[in-house]
Amino acid sequence: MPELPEVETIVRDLNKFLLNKTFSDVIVHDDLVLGGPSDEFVQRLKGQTVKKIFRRGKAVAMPLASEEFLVAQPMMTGQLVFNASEDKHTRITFIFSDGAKLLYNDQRRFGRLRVVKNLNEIKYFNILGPEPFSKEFTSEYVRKALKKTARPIKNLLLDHTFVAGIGNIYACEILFHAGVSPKRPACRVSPFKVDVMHREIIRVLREAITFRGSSIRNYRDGSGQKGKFNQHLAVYGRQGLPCPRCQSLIQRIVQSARSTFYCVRCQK
DNA sequence: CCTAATCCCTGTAAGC
DNA sequence: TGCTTACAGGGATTAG
Repeated sequence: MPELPEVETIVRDLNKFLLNKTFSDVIVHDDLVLGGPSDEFVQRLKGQTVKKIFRRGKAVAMPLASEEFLVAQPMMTGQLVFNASEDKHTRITFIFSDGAKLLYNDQRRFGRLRVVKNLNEIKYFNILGPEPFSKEFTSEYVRKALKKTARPIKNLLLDHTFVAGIGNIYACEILFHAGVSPKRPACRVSPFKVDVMHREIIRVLREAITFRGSSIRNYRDGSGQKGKFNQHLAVYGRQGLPCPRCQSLIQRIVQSARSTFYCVRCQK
């Protein structure tokens, strides 16, 4: 469930906790989240120092002194928590030379951790579209991308080759604040609404980051705390409740096997 | 090529 | 009460 704002929050937390710490041991409780041999994973980390932590899309990358990268994709239920107690969902325990610990918890085990020489060894990094906060992500880029397809605009927002980091929660929220129906074919979004959407993508994600993300179910930040953006969600998870703008009831529909929440009256 | 559907997983909640 | 079923939805893969 972590989307861009949640992963960004985790990354900012870890930059406070992990910088220049050295892995002294790595305990693999469940090698499914590695997708490869655990011996090699552990050996490539032991003795390595964390130089930095950054985010790309919904992935966390940690450059190491060896010039390799530890990459984590938390996917649905992955958590990277610092100095917490292990539980039955702890899949990896990272122990640092100063005694600090980092846990990778993942209830559903969809997440993946890898050590790579280059980020382009991971397919996700190669196909990912621009970051919403980057200078490449312009209104013109959005206009050209939308013009190319008749797919529902909601599906395009979820397409990480179009823009990195947006998931189901923020796709719904962005469309509400832009006043655009999730069902509208992308090529039929007016030039005016393209500008509004471009602006709202950036604004909604930034606002969610200031509230440290949304905790619908499993999301926790780097300290194991919940996000506080939930109470600011206008439509996500609110079917049958009144629209904050017009009071008519929020609808839930299914698009590409995912729930979409929207206000039929405010979103055209 | 493009897009939608399916799969991978587990825990919670709703329904009978 | 206890069992079954639906649902959560990121991203790779498969199907159409």
